[in-house]
Amino acid sequence: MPSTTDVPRTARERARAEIMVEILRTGREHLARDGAAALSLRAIARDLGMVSSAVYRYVPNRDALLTMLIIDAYDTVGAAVEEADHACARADYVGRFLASCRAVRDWARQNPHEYALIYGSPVPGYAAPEDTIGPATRVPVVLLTILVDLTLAGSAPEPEPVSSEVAASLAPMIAFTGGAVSEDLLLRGLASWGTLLGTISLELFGHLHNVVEEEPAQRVAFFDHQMRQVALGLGLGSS
Amino acid sequence: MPSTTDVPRTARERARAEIMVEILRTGREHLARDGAAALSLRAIARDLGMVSSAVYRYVPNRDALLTMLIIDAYDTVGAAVEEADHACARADYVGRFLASCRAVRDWARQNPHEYALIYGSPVPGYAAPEDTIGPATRVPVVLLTILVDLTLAGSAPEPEPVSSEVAASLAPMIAFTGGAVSEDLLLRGLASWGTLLGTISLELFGHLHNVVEEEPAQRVAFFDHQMRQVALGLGLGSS
DNA sequence: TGTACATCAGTGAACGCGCGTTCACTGATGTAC
DNA sequence: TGTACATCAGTGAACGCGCGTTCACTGATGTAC
Repeated sequence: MPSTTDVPRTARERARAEIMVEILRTGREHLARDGAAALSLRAIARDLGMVSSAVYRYVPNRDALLTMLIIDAYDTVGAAVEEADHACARADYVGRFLASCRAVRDWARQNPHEYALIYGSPVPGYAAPEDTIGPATRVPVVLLTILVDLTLAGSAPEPEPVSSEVAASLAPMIAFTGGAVSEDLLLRGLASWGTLLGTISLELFGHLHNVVEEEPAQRVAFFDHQMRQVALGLGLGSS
Repeated sequence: MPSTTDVPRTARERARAEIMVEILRTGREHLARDGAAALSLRAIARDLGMVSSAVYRYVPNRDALLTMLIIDAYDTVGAAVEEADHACARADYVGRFLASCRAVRDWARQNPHEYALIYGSPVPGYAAPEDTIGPATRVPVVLLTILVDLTLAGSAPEPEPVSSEVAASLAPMIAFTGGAVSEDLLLRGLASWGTLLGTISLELFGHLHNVVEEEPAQRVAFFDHQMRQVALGLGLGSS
């Protein structure tokens, strides 16, 4: 009777799975060191002590590896944010929002090239396939869920009216939320999402030089203040 | 008596200036078509019908060309935003802010690679020299000036108190403004700056797919709404 | 349990590409007398 | 105004690099009888 562990059965399959993991790990290292543009299958093969053509037994081509790394990056931030959110009391909307924002920023500072890969300039000549969509939504879904919970609890502020033209532009998002959140709050949520990524990008891409002190603790204080203001502006709580 | 036009004197100098302009123009074209990573002196030489080594008579190396293009990009948005701002009545703070935001977005949509070059992921292995700082500040200075004007006119909302820790983190910026704007308003201004760039980046880098309708007019309506909300949140005006 | 065949990971050589940068040179343009 | 020399834009060849990808091959692992 064969082993009951279903995933890696034969020695070959086990070896294959392990090397696949190593290729991804090495790819991630190169990404972190040199950025997406410098990612090369040959360099990875070299690091792994294989001949360059051997990598093609595992990865069909360079773009496919990039896709895997993009998915990996989305999944890593996604998991970090989900964890941060789940560590808070459900009704502590401000706390959940702040914890989520901090999780994104912490991950971004620890993995600047991964952040740049998914939230920075698109890699020229690369078109993201469908598979990236799911992982890409994990972070926004956490933030959106806070708004849904707030609304379901009856704690959402009275929505401001929104012109029909602007409301119409939100059609894809409303199809997704099924009307659980007011248009006004969705718009504010999107603005917050922009402010979060904008603020992190400004910091990470060097646009806060000579604007906000470089010292990490001061950067944290600044970021926290900004995100708390956003949370209050969203009506997630007071003070 | 020689010509009174001082800039290009001899035939050599005139030719040199013209070719310099052509190199920059071609560089800009390549940037727009293929992005910064693909920018190559050889390709530019080819387009200009010169041999690749000839470009080195005009540009010391690839990085120097990139610097020139970065400065050019900053100057182009900067000029567009300054013009948009100047077309508004000085006391129409909301109008000035909205016109500036729209100018950034319009420029970004027309020059996505240039936008990515200056506000997206840093080019790996490239360190921006001092010369880029001045041009880089043109857009933020326009926005900041709106806040200064608002304050000088006595129309700024009563500033909320800011913790001393957060206030301290703003030291470099306060050194720049000389206290003309309250710390609270500076912080809100920075958040707006983040929201502006974040919202544009989300749109340009594809993160509004399946979120906001793709149709240009709806994207404009969405963007305008978001920026108007930001303007009102800044206390630039009402309704 | 042992043998015959099928699968497939990894090799090594090769193709063809483009890049940045250097260097000795030529010939036209500019300048000083 | 004319000549002698200096400047400098552009040439063409070369160096050395790294890349993605293909292909025929070998030898080990897995499978069916």
